[in-house]
Amino acid sequence: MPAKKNYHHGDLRQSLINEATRMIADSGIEKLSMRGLAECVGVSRTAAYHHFKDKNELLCAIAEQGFSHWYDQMGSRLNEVPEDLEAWFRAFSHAYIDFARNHAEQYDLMFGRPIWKNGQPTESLRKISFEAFERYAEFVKKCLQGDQFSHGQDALRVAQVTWGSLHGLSRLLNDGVYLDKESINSMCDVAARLLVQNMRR
Amino acid sequence: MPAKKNYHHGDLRQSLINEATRMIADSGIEKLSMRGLAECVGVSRTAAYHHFKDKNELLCAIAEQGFSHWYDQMGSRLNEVPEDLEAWFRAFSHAYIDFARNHAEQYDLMFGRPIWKNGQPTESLRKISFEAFERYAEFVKKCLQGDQFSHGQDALRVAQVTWGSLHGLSRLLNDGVYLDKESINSMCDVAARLLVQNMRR
DNA sequence: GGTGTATGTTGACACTGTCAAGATTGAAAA
DNA sequence: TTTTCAATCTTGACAGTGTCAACATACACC
Repeated sequence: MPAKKNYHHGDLRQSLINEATRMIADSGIEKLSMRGLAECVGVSRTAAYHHFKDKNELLCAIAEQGFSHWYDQMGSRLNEVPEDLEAWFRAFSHAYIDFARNHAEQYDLMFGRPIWKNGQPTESLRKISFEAFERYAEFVKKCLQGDQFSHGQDALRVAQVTWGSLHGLSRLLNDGVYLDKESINSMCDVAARLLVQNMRR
Repeated sequence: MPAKKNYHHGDLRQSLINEATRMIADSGIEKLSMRGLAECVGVSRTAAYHHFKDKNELLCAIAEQGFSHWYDQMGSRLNEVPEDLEAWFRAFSHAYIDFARNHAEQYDLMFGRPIWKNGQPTESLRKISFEAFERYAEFVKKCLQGDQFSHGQDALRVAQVTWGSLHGLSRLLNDGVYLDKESINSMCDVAARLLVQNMRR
């Protein structure tokens, strides 16, 4: 049923998400207004409120799709069994930061204040976002497994710290603080060198 | 000259900064409005515009004071000559994250989108913020000095990556993503263990 | 004392998110 | 088929925002 012209839109919910994603990608999150979005989709100011309780809920939906996209792009790496862990992490870092930079606005939404601090993350967003981290944490655990020194919650902490590091670099890059994109390569090298070599202990 | 009652406020500029800092500390950055701030200070809606071109400029002033505060609290650590670098970094991590958490809103302002991505950081903010990083980078360089393996820009990269890591952990903590404050201690331990031991190479 | 400049005020404009009440539609019940 | 009903969309309204232009006040200096 391809988009009725008249009254009912047909698939407004998804159209809103798509258009909003497109809009924030080239104008930034804070430029996105419910009214502007509605106009772009060709619908009245408040139509969106029949599909999303809030602006917050719309943002959550966008973020949710972002996590799904993230997993499409990064998930396969978490199934590998790396021989050279440092090389693996170097590549992973690069891929992670590339994702964060290529979908900068969506990335900032996925992990940023507007949803997690101000608004309330949707239950489904909570779920999919934690799943992403859990998958990563499991990967780390698997890599540290059989290590005589690792004990208890150690793997979780390593996962938290390494993810946090990549997140921090991504944010500083995206926001244009301290880091310049020309040095991404060497920063990934250094990050892998620093972070990996003492994982196993 | 203690605060005239009538027309001229006397030291409105600083009063605005102070009150705004107080307001964001207990209501969050996005709740801060020029009008609300003006009312709290007891002045008309647009009075602030004679001291700050923009809301952005006001935010920059707050952030600037934040960097000054940061240096008061952290600067002395950058003058130490650590014997045990891992222990030093463990303590530094803790202090950094404590600062970020104790002044969460101001910290987010200092390094966040509103200023660095959307708005334009003031020249003086640029200066003071870069100075903070440069001091840290120099410290790292000093620590890596005489190290046979370190070469060229390596120290800068190490500084970027380690700062980025602390920033990432701080942001995830402040925004309530993945990390919980109960595990700050062990995360700092792990961060120090991972990041430090291979600095020297 | 008069004048100018810094600082304060009021009015106005366009924009925002969102609620309440009414209009339109397609599908299920009669 | 006709009626009814719930889902969907629209219009009107309200309080709130940042900021500009025009005006008022007050202090500092000739």
